[in-house]
Amino acid sequence: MTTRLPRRSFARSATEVAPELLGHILARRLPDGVVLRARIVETEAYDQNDPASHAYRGRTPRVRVMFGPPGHLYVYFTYGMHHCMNVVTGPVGTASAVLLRAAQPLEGMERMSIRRRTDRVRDLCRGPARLAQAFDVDRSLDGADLVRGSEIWIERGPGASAASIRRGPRVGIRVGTDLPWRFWIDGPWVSVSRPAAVLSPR
DNA sequence: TCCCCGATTAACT
DNA sequence: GTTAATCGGGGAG
Repeated sequence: MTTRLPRRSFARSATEVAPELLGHILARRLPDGVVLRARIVETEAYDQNDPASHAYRGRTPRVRVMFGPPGHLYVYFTYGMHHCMNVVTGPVGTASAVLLRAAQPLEGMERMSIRRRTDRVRDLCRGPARLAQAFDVDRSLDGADLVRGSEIWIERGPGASAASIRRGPRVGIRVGTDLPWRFWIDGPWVSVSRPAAVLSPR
């Protein structure tokens, strides 16, 4: 029997939620009923007052969901061709979210392979846009409720021991690179190999 | 309205 | 290592 992460799991700050999502299971029910599952192995936190956050300049139609209640999906479109998905965190009125960057495929790999146009399991969910494509996530799922919805949700998995969690600078941004807000579990499933994890500051 | 560029990926050399 | 692909968001004018 599987249980979903409850609303309160997402109600804290993005920097708290991001490492806590590692080791849990992203699940998706496709329109025809097929269920996809993958173990989350890489996340990034995007906070209010974070120059790298899409919501840094305030409330716009695109980032509306980020200001809403926690436990919903924020999906954005970028580079003219890619979608990426985030979990909204924190209380209503604050804009923070956790970007899901990579996962280890567990179930429904055949369907992921069709979407991704590759049979290489390692490439199915390794990267935020690859993950979104494998899970058939686009802007139509923006705002989906991960706690009560039937299209996409997060199940409690084995989690990750504190000792197995690495952290370091976020990927693909030009500001806020000093913040070690990328979290991952070492292995073949993460999107980018980085020289070394930096230790938590302070 | 114009214009630059992006929380990326794949296919190159 | 480099770069094209491709288009919506949002700041500037």
